[in-house]
Amino acid sequence: MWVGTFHGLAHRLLKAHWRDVGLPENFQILDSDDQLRLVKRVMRALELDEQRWPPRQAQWWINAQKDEGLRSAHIQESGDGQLATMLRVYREYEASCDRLGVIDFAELLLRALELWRHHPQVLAHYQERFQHVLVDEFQDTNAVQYAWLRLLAGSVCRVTAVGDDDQSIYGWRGAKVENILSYGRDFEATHTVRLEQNYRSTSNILKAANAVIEKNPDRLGKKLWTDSGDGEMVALYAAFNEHDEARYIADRLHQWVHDGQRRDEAAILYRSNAQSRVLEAALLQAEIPYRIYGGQRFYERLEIKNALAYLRLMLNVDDDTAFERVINIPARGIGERTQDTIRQTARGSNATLWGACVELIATNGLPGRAKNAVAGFLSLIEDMSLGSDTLKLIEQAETAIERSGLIDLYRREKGERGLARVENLEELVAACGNFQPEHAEQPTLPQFLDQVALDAGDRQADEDQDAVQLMTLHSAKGLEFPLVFLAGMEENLFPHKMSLDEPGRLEEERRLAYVGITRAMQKLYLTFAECRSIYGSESYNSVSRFVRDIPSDVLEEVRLQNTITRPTSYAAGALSSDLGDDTGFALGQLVCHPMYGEGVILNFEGHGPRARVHVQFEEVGTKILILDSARLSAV
DNA sequence: AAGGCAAATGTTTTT
DNA sequence: CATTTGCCTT
Repeated sequence: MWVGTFHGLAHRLLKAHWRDVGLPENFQILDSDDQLRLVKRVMRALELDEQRWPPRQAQWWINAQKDEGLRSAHIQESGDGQLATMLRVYREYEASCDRLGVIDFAELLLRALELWRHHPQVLAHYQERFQHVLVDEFQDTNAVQYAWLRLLAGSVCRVTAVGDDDQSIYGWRGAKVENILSYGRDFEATHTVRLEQNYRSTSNILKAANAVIEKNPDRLGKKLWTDSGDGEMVALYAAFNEHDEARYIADRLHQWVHDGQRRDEAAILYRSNAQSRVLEAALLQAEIPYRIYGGQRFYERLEIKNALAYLRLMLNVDDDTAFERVINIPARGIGERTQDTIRQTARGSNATLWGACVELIATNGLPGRAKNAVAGFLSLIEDMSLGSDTLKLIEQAETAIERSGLIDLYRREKGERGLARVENLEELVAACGNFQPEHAEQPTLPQFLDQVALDAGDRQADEDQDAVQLMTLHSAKGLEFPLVFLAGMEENLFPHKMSLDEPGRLEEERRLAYVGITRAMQKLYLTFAECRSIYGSESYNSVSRFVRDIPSDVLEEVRLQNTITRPTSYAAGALSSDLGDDTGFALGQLVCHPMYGEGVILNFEGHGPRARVHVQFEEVGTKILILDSARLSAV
């Protein structure tokens, strides 16, 4: 069997048929970071103003076209100036990629599609080879993947597609839910099996999920049910700020472990990666082991990419992407000016950057100092690669980070950061030591580099340790956990404010909420923070609309002491529930806050300095504050 | 060309 | 806030 992502399989195909699709044998994959660099360079060459034409936007646009299967040649140039400019960039970018022998993620799929379109005999081979195809998460396939699949299926091979339109959360990168509908039309003799009985979650959790997703129009329509019983209520915790939220989650996890449950059966899910920092800090403090998926991936880290660039240069000095990346890292006196000269020479002589350097040295095309520096770099690379092909992979990696001066550079970098980078480099060496491809005797550098390119997966060292799982909602799709926390259930964060203006985006956020809720098997906690720091300044958000959509008979609001109260109403009864015994304040007292001004104390929760106090302010309405951090004073 | 400092800028989600 | 950019001096 071939098992893998569309990208992974495409890569495998292109490796086997590089000749047919016009790629060099050792083509390199551009990750989005490399891609952005290249787009930037292309745009500079076109002398486009970076302010007026943000390179990120161009990158985005190009990828969007490729996801639709459109090359620059396919796109009609209209009078639109915006489009015309993007198209120019696209053309130049395509040319640069071809020249460099590199392909980006979208190109991987597009080339694989073209391989089959233009080479019927290759297609026939694979149609014969694969009698059955199973596609999971079918709602996340894009136009190119769908076309590719149709070709593969032909009229012989049987395709089973498994998908859920309510879990389509990758529209922003070109995924087409419509593929689910097209499937019945485009493939031979299909029939549909609807799976509505859910064997994962309790009835209460499903009710919550159904209530949230029901608000979406244009669904294919389904309603999950289970016969496994109501289970526990969905819990909602209103935190004062993100630290309070994290502390609460850590607290519940502590209890969970105390009750004899496994940590790796619990997950904390969030909308954006930035939220993980605070959660990590709280878990660290509570001494709860955790593991983060996603975020900055190991092989995408600056220091790792630099080390890999040296390795690639040792293999092939004409690798321009790698060359450009590390020619002046660590700093060796080859600045912007000199690099420009090298690039221009390369362009003029139709040579690689390495070739241009050789030429410039021979023709004295550089000022003395620059010439020495460049010559120094060339001989460094030559020395490093000399005889390195007889070394073991791990020794090659050691050479790359030691002799290049990379490791010393990061050793000198002060603070936690430098330390982490050195550790990462050491981890890279270790990874080389452990690398063992499927049926290879002796692992080689090219194999390692290939594996790294796509499978940028970050296996953290202690994989077997029992640890709480942290990840974004996107990475959680397809997984399940007995205990789930959805953190940051706030307007502007989830649904994210970026998704509010464009049509259709809110629906996608809603599906994301549906995905999140349905990850939970037994117990689901929703948490939100009334106040959260974003970019260093505080912002106040109301509870997410998705929470408000959950019917109150499956939702209970939980408080610090784990007491259950009805959603915030400050009736007379509530006022007498707690006396501000040791807080130094009393109910109804007039107080002053440095930011909110004067207000009246309405309620207390908890005791001592960690107590939460509800204050009705004259200016800004009711706020819930933690006593020891709120700096309240009596008036 | 390098390194230091101040100012500006940005963050959704991923192969 | 944290990182990147721009501007300055050496």
